[in-house]
Amino acid sequence: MAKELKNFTKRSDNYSQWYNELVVKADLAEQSAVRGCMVIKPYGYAIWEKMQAELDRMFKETGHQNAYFPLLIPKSFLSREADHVEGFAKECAVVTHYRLKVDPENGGVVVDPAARLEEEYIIRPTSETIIWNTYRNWINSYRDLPILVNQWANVFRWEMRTRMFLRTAEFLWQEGHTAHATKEEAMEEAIRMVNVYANFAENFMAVPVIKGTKSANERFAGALDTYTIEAMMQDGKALQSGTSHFLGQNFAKAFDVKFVNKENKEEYVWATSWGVSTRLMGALIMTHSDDNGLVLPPKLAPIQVVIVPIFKSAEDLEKIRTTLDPVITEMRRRGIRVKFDDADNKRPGFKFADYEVKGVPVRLAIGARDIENGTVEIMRRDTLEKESVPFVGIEDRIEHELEDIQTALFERARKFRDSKIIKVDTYEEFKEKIEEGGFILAHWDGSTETEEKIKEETKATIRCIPFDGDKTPGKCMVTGKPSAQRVIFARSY
RNA sequence: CGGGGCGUAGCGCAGUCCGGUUAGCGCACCUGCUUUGGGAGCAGGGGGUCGCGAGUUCGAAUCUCGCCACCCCGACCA
Repeated sequence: MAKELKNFTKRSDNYSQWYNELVVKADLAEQSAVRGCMVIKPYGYAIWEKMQAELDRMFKETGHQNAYFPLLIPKSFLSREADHVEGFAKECAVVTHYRLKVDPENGGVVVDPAARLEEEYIIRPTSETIIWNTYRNWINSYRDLPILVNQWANVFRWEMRTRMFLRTAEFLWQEGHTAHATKEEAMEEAIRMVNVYANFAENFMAVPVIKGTKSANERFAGALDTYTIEAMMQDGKALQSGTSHFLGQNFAKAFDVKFVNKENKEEYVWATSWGVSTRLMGALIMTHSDDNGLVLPPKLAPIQVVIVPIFKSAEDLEKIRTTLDPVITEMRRRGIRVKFDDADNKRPGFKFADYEVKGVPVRLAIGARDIENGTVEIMRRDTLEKESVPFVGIEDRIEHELEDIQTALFERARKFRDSKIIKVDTYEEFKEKIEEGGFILAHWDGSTETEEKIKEETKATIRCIPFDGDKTPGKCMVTGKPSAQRVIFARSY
């Protein structure tokens, strides 16, 4: 009985429940008392910090700099761009007062009605408006361009229903906002950044993604084009994992941001914005984890190797420590993040299970028996395979295993995803196959009406029009009208 | 905002239909001893305005009325 409580709900039994339990048991995050918000715990945040560090490095390598803009945005800013306000107005938290006072009747604290703001502020759901209002002052000449700025920040959207990491009211993200002199340059930037995201997802998170363009219906509010990376979770549903938008001159016009070109003519600036959020944590968890808990790719694991000593006395522990010290030093010299867990208030069995739940890629166990034989037990989290190996040269073995796990995780996820991508030519077949989950490649006539009809009838949306892939034209599965290429349909988070 | 559910210890729950000992169990926590190669065992211990308010009653976690909160399913979404 007690043992059952410690196990997870199986992935296959209830995917949502499995996910929620996993997030809590792996010590990543917990639900907060604040509606729709979560607390990211130190272990979860450590993973996010690794992701941040790599992304930040990639942004710098592509010429970007960090800056910071205010949390509060004057309400009127939002309405400057028509599509933008329509997209976000329904989920904005609004600041209306600037003072509280003691309630003379109940002794509590109430909002002071005398402190009502002349113009309300909204808590940023995204920062395009405040940033473009600022860029107006930064830009006069073509010599001021491009502006390549990124912001690490929190944003707030009053979502109806939330799920930890996947959709929380408040979330952490980065938002890049760039300004360019030409349309071509801005379009290149938007494409460049979706490629950066895909590179990060695949090479660091080991999450395979499909790059593509969003349909008009799924486009960011205020963008002319939205590029996306779409990942597939283990239940076959799609997760939009990062987006990059070509904003055209929409925000420049809304905030009157003009520059004088080489020919001394005034022109509106061209813009992009792009972002990834703590939702990537959700993608990471849902892509690799199993019924034993989290599985982390070595490149993002806060602890890459955990060493569990098995000892009966303080002398035993000292013997183990002395044996291991040079090995630990050598591993750290090679940049491997290793933890030697010598806590004596937890038993080895508990530690084994605990580090598995937390997804530590490699575990070493070493006891008196090993010291005698000159061996150590090594276990890989991804396969759960244990092996007793010679102690000498263990550093090389671990380095090799870490690299192997990183690629193995990606390959496993890619094979799974590819096995669930199918081509469908009739709407009847589509309705049937969509129930099985996965991505469906089908022809679509390009109209919003058809897309809406499919969404209503099947809950599936167009995830993207893939960049790479079969460009053979065909006929729309619903209307029979001509279609330029197959697009990806799926149910999504 | 519509439909359904739930509220009892830090967490998970039983007890409520049919009112009646000192409100109980598991996990967690504290103390001690034994343990330590896959989530330890035994013994002892601490912890509760039974969501809030009113009513019925000799007596309410339990019945009645009102309120509040949270969760799930829809509409919304990175």
